[in-house]
Amino acid sequence: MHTADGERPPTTLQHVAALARVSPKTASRALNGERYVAPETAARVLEAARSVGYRVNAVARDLRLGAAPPLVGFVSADLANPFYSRLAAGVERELRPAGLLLVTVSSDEDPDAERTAVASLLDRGVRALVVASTSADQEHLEAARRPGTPLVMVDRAGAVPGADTVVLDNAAGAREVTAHLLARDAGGGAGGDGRRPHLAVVSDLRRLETGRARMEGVARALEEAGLPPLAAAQVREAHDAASAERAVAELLAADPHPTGVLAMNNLLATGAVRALARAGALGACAVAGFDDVDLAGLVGLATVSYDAEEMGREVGRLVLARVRGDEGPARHVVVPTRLVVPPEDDGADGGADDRADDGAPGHDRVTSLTSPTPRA
Amino acid sequence: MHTADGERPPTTLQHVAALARVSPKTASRALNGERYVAPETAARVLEAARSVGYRVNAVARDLRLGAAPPLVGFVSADLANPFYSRLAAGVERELRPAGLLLVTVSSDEDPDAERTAVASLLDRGVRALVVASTSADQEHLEAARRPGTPLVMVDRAGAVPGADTVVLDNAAGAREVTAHLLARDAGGGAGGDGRRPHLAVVSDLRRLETGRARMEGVARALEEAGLPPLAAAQVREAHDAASAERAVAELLAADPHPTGVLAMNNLLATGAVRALARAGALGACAVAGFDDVDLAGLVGLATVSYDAEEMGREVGRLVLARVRGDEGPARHVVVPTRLVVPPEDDGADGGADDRADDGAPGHDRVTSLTSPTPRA
DNA sequence: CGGCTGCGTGTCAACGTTGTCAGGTCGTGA
DNA sequence: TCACGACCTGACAACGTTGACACGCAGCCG
Repeated sequence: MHTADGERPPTTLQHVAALARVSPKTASRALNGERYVAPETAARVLEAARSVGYRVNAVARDLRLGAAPPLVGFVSADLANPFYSRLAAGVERELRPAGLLLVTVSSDEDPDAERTAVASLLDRGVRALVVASTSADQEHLEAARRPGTPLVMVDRAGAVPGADTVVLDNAAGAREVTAHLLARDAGGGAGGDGRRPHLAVVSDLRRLETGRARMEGVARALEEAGLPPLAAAQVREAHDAASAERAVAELLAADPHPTGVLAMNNLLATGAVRALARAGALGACAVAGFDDVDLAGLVGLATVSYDAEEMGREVGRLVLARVRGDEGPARHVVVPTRLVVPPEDDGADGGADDRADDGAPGHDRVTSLTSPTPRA
Repeated sequence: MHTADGERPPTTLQHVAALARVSPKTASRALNGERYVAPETAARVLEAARSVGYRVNAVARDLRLGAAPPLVGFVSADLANPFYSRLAAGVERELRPAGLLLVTVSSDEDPDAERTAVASLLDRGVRALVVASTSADQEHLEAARRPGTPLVMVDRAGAVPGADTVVLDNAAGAREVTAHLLARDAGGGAGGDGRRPHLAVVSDLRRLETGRARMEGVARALEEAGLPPLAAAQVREAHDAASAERAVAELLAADPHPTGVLAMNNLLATGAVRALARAGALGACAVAGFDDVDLAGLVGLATVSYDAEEMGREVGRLVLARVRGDEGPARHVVVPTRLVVPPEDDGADGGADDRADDGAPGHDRVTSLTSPTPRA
């Protein structure tokens, strides 16, 4: 026999008021610290509230006041991906001081789930919506622009008319890292012996927009180096470390041995490094990747790095401005990337430090953001 | 001149009803697909709703129905920390199919922020609360147990009476990895030359409960190996990769050279490896850490690994059960750890695979959970 | 033909809260 | 004494929605 604890109905202002022998309105006044409540009455109300463990129903209050709940929706493909979670952490850090709560939903790369999530968040009256879209449909346009809910597209800009966007400078990063790999081969670097540079690329399956931009950056670097564009045999697609490892193993066996391997994201880079290590080619073949990877510097992995958390903060600031009534034209922020070259491998780049493998969230990374903000 | 877009008041059921020339109730019926609505009327209502972009106010509906909003709060120290974000991702994955939304708040290790966050979530009527506590106070007890809101403490159990807990088996993991380091030294491993094993430990500053459990595991392993307990000079505290690197550099310079370095979390492990690499002792001195680290296997880092996302799913399942009315006694789940030894370094352990450095979220990791669930 | 059932619709109230307004009781200055 | 202000309190309505209930109209059966 347990203590009949079952369904305790939440205590309301009514209960507190009855207990304190005042009207609900007076109880409300006392609890909100308004003026014109007799000290003794206030004390009685507060004591009554304490004794029954009263908590205001913020939802009902918001409804009465016509205020939207202090929620901001964040929809990403997968929160377990460090990129998205750092992004979310950055957003949340900016929002929290303003009393806004971040509601995170993962779509698991499923456009339908994304649509459902967006609809659900919108129905709950979120103040703003941040979407790292899996499928840049028009659904978000029709759904989100309608009620005047600010929409910020992050990582993938999509094509929603009124939406703000915050994206990485993928093309520039890819171009830079590609140029680095090429220069390293051509020059007298650790593995470069004057052979004609020959790249192998492992690209991502999904995130089409970012992937495309990165491949364009690669193409541009090749063109600028006077080299022919990538042949189909030089590129493999993969979606995780294991498949990347297999892909790179195959690429390494190709006839003109690759002199450099470029992996287009952190998972793929890990797989690529493993494949190289297994083939005993870690020193002989240059390797570079996107995103931060733990211990990258120690295994000679160059990375196109960036501050995902700062990117999230930028998103958060944008959201705050919109929530506070900024009705200006859509803003489009491009976050720069930074090439981080391992210490013993600075053939082309000079001032890169060795902090690419810092496992910390990266609070202190200095990343100047290109923010075309008209005023303030 | 822009299109007078300013403060659009949200369209309500009233507007739709007026437009369709029916009562709000009939509009409600049509939109909810109830029976007993004339097809022609329903069509008129739907068309009206579409034309003004009507979205139901889910908050008002919940209030009317007396239902708590489908929100679950998740309070952690820092979502940018991969551990917490994977945890959150796991929780969210279990919750989403049930239509529950996860509200994530970071406390930034600040007990006050944590208290504020918990209060705020409670006021919003979250269905359940998941807390990776920074300060295991009694606040949560008084605040959260009161309204019958289920509370799940994760990572740090704390001391809240009715709360469910999900924690790692820190002591066992630490004991296992310590035994591994000791055996490696004593045996004929790569770096072991029969010297008396001498450990250096970098421990975490905060997360007292987990840290203490881990240190206890270390102590037990030493005792079982017939070795003296750790001396003060063998232990340093650090809180990030950089400070860990400095700490390990100092430890390495000590008189009886350490034969093994043990770092108590992922950040510290990264710093430790860097320090060893810088000292050229990567091969000579065994190194081990907690948590998953990218590319750990390639640099000879053994890790006490576990599946944070699966841990989160366990939390999610617990939350679901509670939300669905499970009033049983508090459950306490202990998640096992797994020692992952790099390929070339399996002196003591046999069947460990080499996937410790898999950057993927770890969907496919098989981790049997010790779940003392009475029924189902 | 009276009663009954199935259908389609509307009125009313309520979820928990707070703004508005209307009292009421003092004390004070004219 | 009266009016006026400051203080304290309560009744009422409303936020947007939907359950409960009632009404009206067919058609059907006895």
